[in-house]
Amino acid sequence: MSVFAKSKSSKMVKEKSLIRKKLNNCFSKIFEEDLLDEIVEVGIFKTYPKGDMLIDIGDEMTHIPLITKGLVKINREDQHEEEILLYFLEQGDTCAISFVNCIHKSQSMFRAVIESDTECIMVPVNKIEDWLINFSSWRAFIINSYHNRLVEMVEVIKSLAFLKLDDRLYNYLAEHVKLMHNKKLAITHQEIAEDLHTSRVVISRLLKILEKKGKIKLGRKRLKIIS
DNA sequence: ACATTAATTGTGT
DNA sequence: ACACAATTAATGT
Repeated sequence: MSVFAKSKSSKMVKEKSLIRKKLNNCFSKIFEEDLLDEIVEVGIFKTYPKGDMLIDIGDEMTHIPLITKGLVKINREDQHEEEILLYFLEQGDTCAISFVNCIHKSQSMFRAVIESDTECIMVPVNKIEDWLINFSSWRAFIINSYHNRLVEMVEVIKSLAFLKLDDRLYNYLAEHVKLMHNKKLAITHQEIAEDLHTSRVVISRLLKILEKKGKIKLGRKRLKIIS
């Protein structure tokens, strides 16, 4: 081991052991040992600050992210350049839809924006298919991921089709509390309005009503959910 | 510390 | 939906 270890730069070794650590944290229960080794071998560790665009519509995919920390918002643009919120990715997730894009070498249909500071391990596309064939845990992970995304999108459709805006707003807030693991949200009325496809004024009014009912507490650029 | 400006939120029509 | 008022945060002097 000593001969090979010395031939690598210490920076490289550090990066690999960092990836190993992050993997053990989030994915060790999911992947078998051999696969973990391969991910450490080819993976690149990356961090992104809030607001960064990870993938834009039309981008060609070169890597798949395995999220180890943070929150990524996935949305799709409609004909009138308005965005529709589809779902969020968090720790232990991956961008499932991007697999199809990778395998078909096609462009992304979706946009991925960093919602809160995010860490991930980037895996090059060319490995994806190999692993599908060679590792059952990888196959299960991908299929599971697809399933979860589908379930989440059905929820979005249900809420769009059947719920009034005030209920959608409350669901949105509850969802955020869960994802952020925090009852205090740092978000503006404008941002909520964009995610829910309405105007800021409407959101302000509904939030005010929720506050009067004692369900939330309003502040500038932040709000606290009480129940 | 104060004034100026920009951003965010509140409300009436 | 629009216009505008009020409030708060950010920045410069």
